[in-house]
Amino acid sequence: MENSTSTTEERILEAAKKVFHCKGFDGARMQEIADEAGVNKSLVHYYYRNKDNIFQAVFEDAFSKLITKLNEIFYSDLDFKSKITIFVSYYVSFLSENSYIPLFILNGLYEKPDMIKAMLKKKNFAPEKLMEQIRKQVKEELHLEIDPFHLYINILALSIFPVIAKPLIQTIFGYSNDQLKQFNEERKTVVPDFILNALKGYENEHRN
Amino acid sequence: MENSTSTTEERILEAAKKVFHCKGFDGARMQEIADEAGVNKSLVHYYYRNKDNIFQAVFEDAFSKLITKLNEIFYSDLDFKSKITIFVSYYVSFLSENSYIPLFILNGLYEKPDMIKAMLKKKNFAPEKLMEQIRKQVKEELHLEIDPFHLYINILALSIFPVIAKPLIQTIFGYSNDQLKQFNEERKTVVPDFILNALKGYENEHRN
DNA sequence: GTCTATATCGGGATAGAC
DNA sequence: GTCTATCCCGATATAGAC
Repeated sequence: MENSTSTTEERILEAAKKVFHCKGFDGARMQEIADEAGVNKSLVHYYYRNKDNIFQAVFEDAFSKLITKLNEIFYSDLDFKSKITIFVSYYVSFLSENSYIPLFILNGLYEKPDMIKAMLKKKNFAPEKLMEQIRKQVKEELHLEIDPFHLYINILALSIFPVIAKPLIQTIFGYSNDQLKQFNEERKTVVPDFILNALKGYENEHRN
Repeated sequence: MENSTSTTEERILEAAKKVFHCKGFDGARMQEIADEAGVNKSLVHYYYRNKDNIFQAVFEDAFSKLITKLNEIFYSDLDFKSKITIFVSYYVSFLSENSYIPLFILNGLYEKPDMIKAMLKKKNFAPEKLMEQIRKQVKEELHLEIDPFHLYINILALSIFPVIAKPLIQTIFGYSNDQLKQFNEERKTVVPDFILNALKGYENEHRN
């Protein structure tokens, strides 16, 4: 089964990602992970001992992929408008290609809250700094006193929700795969415009 | 077990809602549904024959609860701004009280796409009318040519996402239940303001 | 309609040979 | 490290008594 350069452990992890992302913890089968990796079921246990462990590895991978890029963009020294534009564009692209990840993460938080909390602590993820950073930058550049929490959640909502709701959108609007792709492309400009227009609105409000 | 006025079948359905909403299809156990309803496991099979059937009943209930109110508000003869305000306020309240429903529905669309599609067809849910209606109303009242699909998705995203992401918000921001409640209360004004400000922004754009 | 008992199967996990 | 065989529990579903 040495059909690629990757090690067996890596191939199992890749297989586990595929299966867990689509099926979630409860829906996933160790057998399916083994099949997907082209190995025996026992080997999965050999490398990861049990289902919880391999799930955790998959979750950690997905979560840090999202967070790393998010921090990278928001802590960069770009101006705020560029941050929004780049963030949305990057996230829509990344999530479209990995459309199972966001729902997988949200489900994980419900299914395995303790496991996840422990992981977050370990990763030392601190949003307070990020909030303060957003608040300050919006004040300095746009001369607005806004609540960074709500703005942050709004940005995430507009970028992430349409990807999560992919099957809903396809079913309800009757979109083909191509039409959905186009829809996502459009969002790369629609969403930043929407957010920046909203902020401009507050600006005008303040001037009245 | 005649401890309430409801019939056994109703009690089972209520129990099934609780369990399916929290655990999803794969995570739910027929035994747990029976326990929650205070009846024997076999009775659940007696009334619903199998797990798929009872899941479908639960899904249909959740979905039509959401859609009915949505249609009611958007097809009413309120002006558009009021629609937004009322919609967001109602949805944030409803979803906060039933915070498992949106994720449950989204998961259902991935887990049981065929079952769900058949149901949607049966319910005869037609969004084209709604889109045309939004487009027309925004044009007449706000004098804006906008894409109703994107606006519609934006409204849903801003209303629904924070509820889905509840455990994420609580874990990351370290919110207590009371703080989260307050956060949701705030969104009832923050979100309509955000949307209406964004539209105002387009308005200004057009005038330049 | 409601219960007990049981059939049947699938899935996580382990033992042990190679 | 990798495989086969197997254990054992838990979960859906059914049969049948009351």
